[in-house]
Amino acid sequence: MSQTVDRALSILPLLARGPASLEQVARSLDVHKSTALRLLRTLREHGMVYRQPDQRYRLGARLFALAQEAVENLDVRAVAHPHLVELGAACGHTVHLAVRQEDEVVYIDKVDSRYPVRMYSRIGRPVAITVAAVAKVLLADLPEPERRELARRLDYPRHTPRSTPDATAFLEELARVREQGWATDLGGHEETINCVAAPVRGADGRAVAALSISAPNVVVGADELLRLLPLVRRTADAIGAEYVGRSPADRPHRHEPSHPSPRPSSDPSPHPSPHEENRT
Amino acid sequence: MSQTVDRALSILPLLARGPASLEQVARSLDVHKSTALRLLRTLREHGMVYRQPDQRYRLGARLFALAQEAVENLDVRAVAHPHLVELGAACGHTVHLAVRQEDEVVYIDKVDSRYPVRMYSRIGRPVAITVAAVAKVLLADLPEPERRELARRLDYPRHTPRSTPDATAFLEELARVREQGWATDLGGHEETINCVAAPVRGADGRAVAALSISAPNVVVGADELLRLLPLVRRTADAIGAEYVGRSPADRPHRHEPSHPSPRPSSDPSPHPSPHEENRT
DNA sequence: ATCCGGTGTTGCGTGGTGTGCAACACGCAT
DNA sequence: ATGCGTGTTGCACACCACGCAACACCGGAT
Repeated sequence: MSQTVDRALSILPLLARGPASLEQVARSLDVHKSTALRLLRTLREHGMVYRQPDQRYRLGARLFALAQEAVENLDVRAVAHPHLVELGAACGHTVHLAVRQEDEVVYIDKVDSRYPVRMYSRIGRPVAITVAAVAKVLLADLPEPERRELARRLDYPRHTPRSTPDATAFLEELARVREQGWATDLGGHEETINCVAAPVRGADGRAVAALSISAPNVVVGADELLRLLPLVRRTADAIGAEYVGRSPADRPHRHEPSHPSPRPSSDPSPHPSPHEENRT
Repeated sequence: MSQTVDRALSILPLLARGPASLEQVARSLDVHKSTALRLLRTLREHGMVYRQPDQRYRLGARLFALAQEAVENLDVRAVAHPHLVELGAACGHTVHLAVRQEDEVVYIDKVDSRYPVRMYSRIGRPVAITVAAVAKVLLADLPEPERRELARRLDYPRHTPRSTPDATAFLEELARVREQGWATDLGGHEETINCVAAPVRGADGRAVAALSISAPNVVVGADELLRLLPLVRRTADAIGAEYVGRSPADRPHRHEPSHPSPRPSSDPSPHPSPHEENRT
């Protein structure tokens, strides 16, 4: 909608693949060098890109900082984290927490299995939306038309032979998931990895996040993993309960805890009624 | 430099602190609602922001993905990571890897101590540049004028009584660090935390990254931490060696190691570093 | 030393484009 | 109903981002 901003933002994915020189950028955007220069300069002023000693451009530090800060401020994540740790300690496998944003599902927290793994893993990365257990859980309780519409838009890459092949199969799977209240991914993304996921439900009963545990086939078989399902669901429910209980700081004008007034009759608090969520 | 982009980018830090409505954004930028709307729309098209069900805006998934990808593409990080893990396993403390970008120093990798710690920690966050050991190491071998210039620009917050108080003290400290080839932070950031850091040197002998270990005072005293210094330096050197070893196609015009040309006299390479140090 | 191709940088006039305005649409509370 | 506070749309103006051309700089080749 805004040409200038549009161009500027197009630079970022470009640089994500690796450093690029001014002219490479200009050619990629199909604009004049001077234009690219100006865009890069403003990006640089905001710390979004960084100029290497060899004059080529890279993504900048501020970008990390932003992502960092945002992830930390995701309120679900805050209340969920202790539960993830607990769950991880209990079962020993990798635990993930994911949310949906537009047409993507991203991991926003993770606890590694006890085996040594590189960190970062894929926090912030979009997950394989058509196969991941967390994605199924989150998409399953979209309103019907949206679900259908979304399923149509998606691609269905065949990560493995067991990947969801097409929209029809996906919608069927989502219906099943919606029905049963949990989801699995049995080798649909990585041949040897199984996952089981359950929804974290917000105040209105909708899934605000999804919780999953993943384990390689060789460690625990699919059936054995399913035996952990109750634990996963219980944890997810606990998170949900805590989340709706005290929705955090997001509500600017709310009665102070130190408020001495007894507030005799019209006490609004006991039932945090549905759809109370985000008020401003 | 570019007003539109400038405004658009200013929105991001705003949203990093938490969700905001259209009008809040407009007021913060001091622009008309419609303008803010257009900016937000283009940001949204690029996945940089995300519109919550309640119509407020948040930072979007693409931003996380970008930050993620960027961090993973930092070539130093790739070769360094195994070494970090090893070092972490050897000493049991928290290990950090940091690089400098413009006027900031950011952690790009981390291995937690064996105590349970929240992940993410501060990867991607700018460090306290005037006190952190890694920052000292990285800034210490900037060329003299730049160092002085940078020191002048910085703020000197008093995190603790032991924080670097001002530019003069900082420059002295940097000189000392440059001399000895390593740095410490003894309670300069958090009263109870000590760090020791060493530079990872690239092909030209300049520090391309900094490696550090941190531990709370109560676990190991400062003197005891210093006893680990040789290990840190050795690890940092090992990373540097491996890094320059296989230059990752990232260096377009620099002497190949397999260069057949004898280049008889004016060979620039033999002295990589101005300060030779006893390597172990 | 001189040229040359390639790259980054600067200043400038023009027109596209981003801007603020005003009017509208919607939800919510009074 | 009425008002208020939002988010949204269309439009005319002027500003600002655009491409151009000329310059500055570097390395390599002649």
